[in-house]
Amino acid sequence: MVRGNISDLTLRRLPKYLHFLLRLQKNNVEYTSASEISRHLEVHHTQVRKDLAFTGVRGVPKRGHRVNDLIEALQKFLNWDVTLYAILIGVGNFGSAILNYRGFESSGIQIVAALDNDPQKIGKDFNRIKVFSMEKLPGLMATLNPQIGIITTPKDVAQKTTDALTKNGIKGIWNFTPTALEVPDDIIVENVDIYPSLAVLVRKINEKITKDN
Amino acid sequence: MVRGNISDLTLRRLPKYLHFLLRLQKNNVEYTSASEISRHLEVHHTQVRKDLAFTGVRGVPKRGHRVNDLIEALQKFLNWDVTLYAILIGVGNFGSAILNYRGFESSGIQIVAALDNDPQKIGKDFNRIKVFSMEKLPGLMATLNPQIGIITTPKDVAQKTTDALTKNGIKGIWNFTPTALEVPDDIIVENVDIYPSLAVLVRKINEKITKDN
DNA sequence: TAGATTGTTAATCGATTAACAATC
DNA sequence: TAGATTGTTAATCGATTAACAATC
Repeated sequence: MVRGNISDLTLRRLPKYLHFLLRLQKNNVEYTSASEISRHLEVHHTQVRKDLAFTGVRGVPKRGHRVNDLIEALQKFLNWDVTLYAILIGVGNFGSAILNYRGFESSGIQIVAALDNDPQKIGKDFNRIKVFSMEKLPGLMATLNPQIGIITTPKDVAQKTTDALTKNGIKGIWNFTPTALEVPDDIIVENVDIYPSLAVLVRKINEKITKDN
Repeated sequence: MVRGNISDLTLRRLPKYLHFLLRLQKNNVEYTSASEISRHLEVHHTQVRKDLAFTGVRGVPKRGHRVNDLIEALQKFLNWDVTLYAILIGVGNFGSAILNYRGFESSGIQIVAALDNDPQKIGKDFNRIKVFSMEKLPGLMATLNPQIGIITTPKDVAQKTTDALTKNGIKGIWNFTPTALEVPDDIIVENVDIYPSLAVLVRKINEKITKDN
């Protein structure tokens, strides 16, 4: 087991391993090795070993790792065996897609309420999650005590929404807008921004097209 | 202007600068500096300068950069002034959210068709983009000649979908599923996977909760 | 046993940050 | 002018990869 604190870069690779392992499990594969994971995910085999060492699992020389053991160790390390509660703000296209998506339950969070200020949406429910008026924010925070706020509002109200959440005791924010949020030091923010990825894709394709001609 | 090729890490920061600059432009701010961008986006000021240098813009000592000039330079560098065409496969929750989203037009791509094999969805249109049967894939590729395939299918058919796209001459794939796709060397893949971000968020919040108690 | 695989320490590589001269 | 800001070169830092002994 490696000492020292895990870096975000390492942490971000772990779900990829987990996903691959779940696929193996589904196909009833019992053992796998760092080299096999490496081959499929295009991560250097030494890196896979170092990353897996964080979870505390030990492999067996010549045999590798039991798929089930690795899955359990990863889920535990990622804290996906406990449940954090989340409220989602902004039931637009992306917001309702997330509400309808099942699959977070086994990934450490559960969405317990949604908020929007469109009267058409208030009172509806998505995947058993009810939509409340924005005014209910303080009350919902007090009664449900969610740790995570998921922001899927239009970008121009993302900061205002963040402020309301932090004022009411949120611990972390999952930001799906491209706005760079300003928060107090003790609030954890994770951004899911698709534009950086789009930028890389578009530039590489244009480069390729230019080269091909 | 810095020589050498731009790294993905640098490229990924550029849209963040652009987004911040567009906000300044909206507020009629005429000039800004690397230090101001640095302060708002939590990127080191030297890094902002290095990154911006890639676009070829020159600032004026003591004054900084014209917001409009920076925006133009970034858009041009990112190739967001030309349009690549994309087809989207999988009109589920996330797929239709993306089809309904306007905002890619000014980011280098335009979605020209969608595909799904649910008869309920075929023939519908989202935001003027028509949904076709999966069987139409080769025909659509031949007539529309899209460079990008956007994959928003269930994860277990993502690889199959990718194979169909590459066989029909796609240049790049924007993968919204958590599946690690296997593609020929000359195909560009960009993954938008929310699980790595979720992993970081969940672990940090759990760490914080443990520490607070 | 022989050899594949593990886990760790050392070397390399590249990205970030510090230092500083140039300039308006 | 003085000083804020630029742009670049050098130093640092951290992540990735190479090398290798241990082991089943």
